[in-house]
Amino acid sequence: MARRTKEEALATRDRLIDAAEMLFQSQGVSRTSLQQIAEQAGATRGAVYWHFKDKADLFNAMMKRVTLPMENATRFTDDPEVDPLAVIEAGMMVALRLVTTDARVRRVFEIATHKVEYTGEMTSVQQRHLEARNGCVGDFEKALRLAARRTRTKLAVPAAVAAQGLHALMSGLIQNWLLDPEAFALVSAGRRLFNVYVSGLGFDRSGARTVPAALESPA
Amino acid sequence: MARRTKEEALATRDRLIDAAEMLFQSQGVSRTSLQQIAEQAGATRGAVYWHFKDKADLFNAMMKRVTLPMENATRFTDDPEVDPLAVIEAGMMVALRLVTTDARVRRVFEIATHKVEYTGEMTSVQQRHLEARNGCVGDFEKALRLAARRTRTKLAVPAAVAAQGLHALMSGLIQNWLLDPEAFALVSAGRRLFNVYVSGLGFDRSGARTVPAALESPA
DNA sequence: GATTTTACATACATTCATGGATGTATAGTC
DNA sequence: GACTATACATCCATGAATGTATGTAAAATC
Repeated sequence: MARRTKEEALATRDRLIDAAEMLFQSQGVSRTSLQQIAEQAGATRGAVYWHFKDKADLFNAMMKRVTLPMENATRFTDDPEVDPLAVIEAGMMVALRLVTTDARVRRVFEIATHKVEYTGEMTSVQQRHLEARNGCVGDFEKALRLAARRTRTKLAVPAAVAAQGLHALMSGLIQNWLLDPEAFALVSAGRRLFNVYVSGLGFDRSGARTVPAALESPA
Repeated sequence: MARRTKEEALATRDRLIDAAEMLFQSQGVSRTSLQQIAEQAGATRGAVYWHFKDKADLFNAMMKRVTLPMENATRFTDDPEVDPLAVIEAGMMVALRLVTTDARVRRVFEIATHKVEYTGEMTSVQQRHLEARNGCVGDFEKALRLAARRTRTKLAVPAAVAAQGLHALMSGLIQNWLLDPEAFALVSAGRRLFNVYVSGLGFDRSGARTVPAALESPA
């Protein structure tokens, strides 16, 4: 077989991940063989083993391809100029919109939640997910505390609990939506429920922008 | 091999499900063989194939053993005497407490959320889960509507959306807690966040009982 | 332009899970 | 007490996935 140029090699690597995504989604991770992935990508298992150590390594590469940009887009910045709640809300809306809009993001989310077993070599993935979650919850907690101090409102529950609840609400929404995307509009429901939750915490959200659902972009 | 009496047969059936639970939790469903399950239960694959059609059938039996009692305990009753929100809250607390208390429930929940791939024969399980969720969300919606009418409060968001949010909040809490049970106390956080959410919807929760966390039973 | 490294393809050995067939002793049934 | 269905255990054939080892031709490197 003719040796490929570096760009070509990167292209086949991407094709392999693409193929894995498709097959993982439709058959589950454990039931798709590296053989199938290679075939779907127009290659052989040799290519797979060249680019990746094993199936878990390939899975990790697939995850990173979507989670890295995702996490960057939702980083919390401690800017004294802006409303911390607005920052949190904006980050969430970005995430929700990405899930509904970007087919790849949706696919990988679905795989990560319903098409893989977190055991053995995959526990490291779960570990990274947990760390990402903790970072997220930590950001929430900081933002809530900051917002409470600035607006002189007393939180209805401890900030740590409130942060856990906010994360539970949003991750639960995403998961439920993935289970049945027809059941409700993720982005608009997410925005409205964020406001419901935050006002339940004690914040005055009368100043928050409320866009009629009909005027928002779909989903 | 000596034929067993009917009670003995049911006992081995239970032992097989017990063994499956343990192995599914530690190794994941796809990576545990029926051989391993049989060994762990002190039997052979013959026993497994006698009691169950295949691994998916065994999995279903395992699920039913905990979900059936669970769903019965959290049914919504449309009693004109009592506060519908209190009924919903009570059902949730039962569920949360079961998850933290009953090792079997916790194990099966963990398996169902992180140790199985919903594909092929397992899609039926996911289907039943979705139906259960829809029933639950429907109950929430009815309860919220009823409570709103009785207390003459206007919901901050449509009842359907509010119901989705409530379910997302609670299922998200359970999932996050399973991921890291040390992170927070599930039951007390659940109760407090329920009140936060419901008051965010517009209900006046000043009358709701608020128990100091220190006085509650652990977790 | 000779050499080395890369980017795969191919071939092979091994492991293991599944399903079905068959055996068998005993609990129920009459 | 004969008969039958039950509750398994054992055996066997098959297939499939994995990892490794090796082959190879062209791209990189000098």
